[in-house]
Amino acid sequence: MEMDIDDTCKAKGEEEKAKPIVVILMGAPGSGKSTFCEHVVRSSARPWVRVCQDTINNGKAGTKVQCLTNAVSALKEGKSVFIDRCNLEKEQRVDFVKLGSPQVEVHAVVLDLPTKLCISRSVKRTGHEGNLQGGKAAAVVNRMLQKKELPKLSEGFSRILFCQNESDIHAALDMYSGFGPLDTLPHGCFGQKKPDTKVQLGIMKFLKKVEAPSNAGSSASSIQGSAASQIIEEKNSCCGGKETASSLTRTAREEVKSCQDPGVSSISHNGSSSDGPILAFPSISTADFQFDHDKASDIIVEKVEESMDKLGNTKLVLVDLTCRSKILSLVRAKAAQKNINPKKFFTFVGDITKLYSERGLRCTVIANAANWRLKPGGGGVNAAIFNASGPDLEVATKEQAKSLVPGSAVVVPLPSTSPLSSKEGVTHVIHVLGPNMNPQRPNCLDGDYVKGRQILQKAYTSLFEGFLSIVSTQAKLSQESNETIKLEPSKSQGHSKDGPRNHSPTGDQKNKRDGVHEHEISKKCKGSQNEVGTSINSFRTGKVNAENNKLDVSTSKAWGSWAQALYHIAMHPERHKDNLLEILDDVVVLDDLYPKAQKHLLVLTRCDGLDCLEDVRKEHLQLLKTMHAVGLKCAEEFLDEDASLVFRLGYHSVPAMRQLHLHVISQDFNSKHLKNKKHWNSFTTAFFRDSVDVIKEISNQGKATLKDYDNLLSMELRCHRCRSAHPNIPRLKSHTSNCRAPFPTSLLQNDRLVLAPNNTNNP
DNA sequence: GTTCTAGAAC
DNA sequence: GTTCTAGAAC
Repeated sequence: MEMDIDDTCKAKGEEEKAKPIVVILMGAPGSGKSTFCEHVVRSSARPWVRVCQDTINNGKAGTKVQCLTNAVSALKEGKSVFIDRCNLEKEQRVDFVKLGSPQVEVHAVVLDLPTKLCISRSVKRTGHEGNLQGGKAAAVVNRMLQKKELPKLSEGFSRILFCQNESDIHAALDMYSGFGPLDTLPHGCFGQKKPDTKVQLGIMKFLKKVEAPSNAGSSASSIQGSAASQIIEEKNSCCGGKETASSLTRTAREEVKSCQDPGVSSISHNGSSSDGPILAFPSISTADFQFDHDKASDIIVEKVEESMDKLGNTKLVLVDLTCRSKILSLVRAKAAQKNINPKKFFTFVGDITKLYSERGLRCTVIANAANWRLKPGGGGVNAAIFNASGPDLEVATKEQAKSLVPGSAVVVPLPSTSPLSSKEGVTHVIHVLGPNMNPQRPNCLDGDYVKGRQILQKAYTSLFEGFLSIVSTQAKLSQESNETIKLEPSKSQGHSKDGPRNHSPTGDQKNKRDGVHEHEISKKCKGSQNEVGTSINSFRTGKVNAENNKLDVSTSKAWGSWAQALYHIAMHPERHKDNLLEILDDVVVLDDLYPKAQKHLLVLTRCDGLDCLEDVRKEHLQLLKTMHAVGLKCAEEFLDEDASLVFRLGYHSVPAMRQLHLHVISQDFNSKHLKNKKHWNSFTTAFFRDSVDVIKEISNQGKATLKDYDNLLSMELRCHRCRSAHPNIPRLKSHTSNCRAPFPTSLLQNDRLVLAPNNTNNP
């Protein structure tokens, strides 16, 4: 197949004539225009002429007309032209833009470096062609830059590349140096970090201009929207598709050229499928989670095939960073075997966070191979996506869910303030958690591929359903909005019942709930007569049903491997006999491994499936009473030894360790293991639920109230006795070691505190 | 849950 | 410069 590409490229290349281009450089004196041209002219395979107004008159400064004349004659000879003058104002460049024609594209390369840098370079340089150097340069540069007007595509450029730092310039140099005579580059604005001008999306225009391959046997020359796809048209070219500072080495770019996916579809030229939303997704679990690539590729293809009928005008794209990617080639081969429509599903090489800006592929939805905590960090795709999104994604994610169980996905609408939204056009990120085969990571399946396969299948199902629900919700919003305008009813299109948010494959109820919300959103949008854009935007803030999803997810909390220790003890107490104080029928008692006070025990239930307070129901009432009784007995034994101690028995609202456990803890908090705010607040705020209260609640309401644990744990540090505030843990501890104030009255009621009979605190 | 550590606070 | 916190990694 790969041979096909090269053959096709060659054939196409031989047929085509080289097209000269005009590159209008823009930049203040000292921005490096001349250096840029000289470098490219020296190292490019394409014939170039540099038209420099400073030297055009036999080495002396000439006129604009001379520049234009020289440029025209160079173009006639088939040479490409650099216009090397400042061109900072629109007026100054308009005549040069007119050099363009259907045969001659006009590019802009903007060397938009900091003013200070340009000034200092101009002042320091010697031997400048135009003699703009030394003291006078500073004033000139400053004045020129005040009039700067950044170029827009509407002036007539087919592409504009902004360079705002040295690394941008290097990338641009690389690109134009390797830009062979037969190559073309995608149209549009690239590399602008502080958009003064609106980025114009020239990509669709570009895509539609690409001719369908004359060789019906291969679609290699029509790879969708990829700069690389165009560049492979010439076999010997080594130009990459990178637009800005690149992490891709030249070797990598050559690989893009040589192994780009033949199964990749082009945007349809009849227009039928060219405008649908695209989901870009990484291969789930095959990187850090070490899932077998062959098995994973089977699942991807199987799940994609299942989704085919539902895709409508949307597309799925499997993305990986390198074309050496084993998973991409496996999936390509298997998708081809199964005759999966390459217009609906294809593989793509690129950075999933820069698909539009660097590869010209606009994907409104991207999937993230998330961790169970839904936190940034780690490596790979997760780190890249969170980095590229700025803090917005983290905040938006928190609104949707706190964690994920393997096999599920959560849809997060991306705020438009996120760079990933503004630069790449991404409207949603779908976090997906796949199965883990890496013993170094949580929830390792220890090679159990029966489970692993099921989980990965669920993960892709959740992902694709999530994507389709976004699409159908947006379609619905748009449709309803139109209805409002037209004031005419229309029939339901029968879209997915699934809501747009959380897509646990087992969550039928969730889906129903989300469906309701979807309806509500639509109603809102009718009522307020919003425009489509506004409606989608309010939907994108994701606040509408965030609450539902928090509930959904917290019920299925995933536990890290480190959080399983108590569970293992409870399931096999006999294996841990040496560390246990007592083994009873329903509970075991043990010392907390890191006691946060002089005396700190745990009473642990042996009941499987009872992980935390949230799981406790009425049927566990007797168990709770047993746990309390056992804890109380232990506390009383301690009090016999030391009557000055005071105990409290209770549960953490949300424990860090799995398996319901009752803390029996003395109230001195005199321990080297009590180190941080979280430790302190987990025992001294409402986060700590007194056993007596829990028993009452279960008995009366059937479940325990869970306090707003995140806020409670980050509250200021206050003495648990006198409630005075302290700036840090050491100061707090030195206070509490001496504080003898009576305990707050709330604690003295209802037997929340366990004291020796003769303790003066005893009411 | 702890450990480690970058960087904030002092 | 030292102390302390908070977040990531495990």
